[in-house]
Amino acid sequence: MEVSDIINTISSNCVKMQKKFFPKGSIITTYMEKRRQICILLSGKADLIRYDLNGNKDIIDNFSQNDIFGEAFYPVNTNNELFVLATEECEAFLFLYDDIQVKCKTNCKFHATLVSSLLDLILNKTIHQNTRIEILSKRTIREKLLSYFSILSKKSFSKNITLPFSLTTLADYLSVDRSAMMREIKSLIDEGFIFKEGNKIKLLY
Amino acid sequence: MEVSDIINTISSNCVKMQKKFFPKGSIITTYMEKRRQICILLSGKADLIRYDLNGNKDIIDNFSQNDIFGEAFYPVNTNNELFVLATEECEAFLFLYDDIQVKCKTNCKFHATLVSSLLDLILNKTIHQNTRIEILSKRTIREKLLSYFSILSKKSFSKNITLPFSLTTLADYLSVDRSAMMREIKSLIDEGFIFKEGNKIKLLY
DNA sequence: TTAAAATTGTTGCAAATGCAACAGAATTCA
DNA sequence: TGAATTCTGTTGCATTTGCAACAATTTTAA
Repeated sequence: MEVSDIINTISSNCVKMQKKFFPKGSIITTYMEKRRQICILLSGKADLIRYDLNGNKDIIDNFSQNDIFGEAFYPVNTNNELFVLATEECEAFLFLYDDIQVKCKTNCKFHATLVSSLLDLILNKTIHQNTRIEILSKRTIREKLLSYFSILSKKSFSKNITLPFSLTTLADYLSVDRSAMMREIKSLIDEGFIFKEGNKIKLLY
Repeated sequence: MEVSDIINTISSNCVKMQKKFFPKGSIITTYMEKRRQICILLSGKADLIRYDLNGNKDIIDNFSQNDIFGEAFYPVNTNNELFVLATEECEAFLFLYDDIQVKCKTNCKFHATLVSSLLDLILNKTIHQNTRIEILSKRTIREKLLSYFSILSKKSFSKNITLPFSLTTLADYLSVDRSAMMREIKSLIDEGFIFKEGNKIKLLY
């Protein structure tokens, strides 16, 4: 059973859930207003954004299908102006964590299935987070790039990989300066470690 | 109900679980051997360790009470020599993710409670991971230190914080060179941002 | 209690990185 | 289609960082 089916079924019974559409450019949720909320993205893409003190836009995370997010996943006392912006048209489920933790009186099968599905989704989330942490833990841009490429390569069982996002976004993901990253990519090419054409990269090692 | 109670109760019924003691220095689990495993640390402390190609010991993560870990949380195809070492005497629950995902035939209440508890524990885990990612995303050592201090400060509702681990371990956690971090701490002191005495730090801003 | 091990603190130096600034290519959107 | 916006690619320069190496202090374990 798909996540969306489960949630469609349970919605009316015991947990307050909303399935909503969000046009491109609209705000799906804000972490300071919606406490303890969980969102599941059913389709589309979205970014988790913060504006820092200087008004710079920081993209902290980005979400696609079946990703799960919300204030419930953030450290208590989120007093940051965090919000999730739909970068494409999105469809999402929104509900409160506390609502699903409460034991339902009718002991409905779907409630249990929902919790179990959530466990599955969150497990996926922590796997992605572990990957991200592993990459960010690398000390140099070169190491970050190579471990990122290596992960993409393992996922696709191939030395030929396609970057899933722009180089600008990649620099954000690796949390390094874009121009410094470009310089490092150039070095990797010059030294014969990789071959690059557009957003396609071939690992030569 | 405590996690340990739940698991004690469920153990005999429908999910194969082991509660084990581990003396200091022993290995709790290895990710390459025990696939799809989940461990819950009931007491003690442990480190997630990898030996890199040069034989250097990398501490990737560290766990304490109620932390949850195991190969199930790692990217598929973990071909890394990852293992969890008890740095103190530990008590832990070990089981397979697949076992708890299977619907139990007796539809036992405890099975449902277990899944719900796991959800809770994992939620906590992702919150910690988000914190870590946020810190690692900072570009400079200074920013990493300050955001780490700020998080500790918020947690304890005080400008006076106590580092929960050694400076050497802190450098690992922030993923920076220890000597460079010491230098930066010294600058922060000299510039009047912080006051430091042993592992106690007072934020002066 | 003493030796061994780990942690803290410090420094010079080379290398890596971020920053700023710019031009050209590609993409988006009205 | 044409203008505006975003993305890619590049470079010089100042700053930050990692690395190596060492001494002093503290902690651990025999």
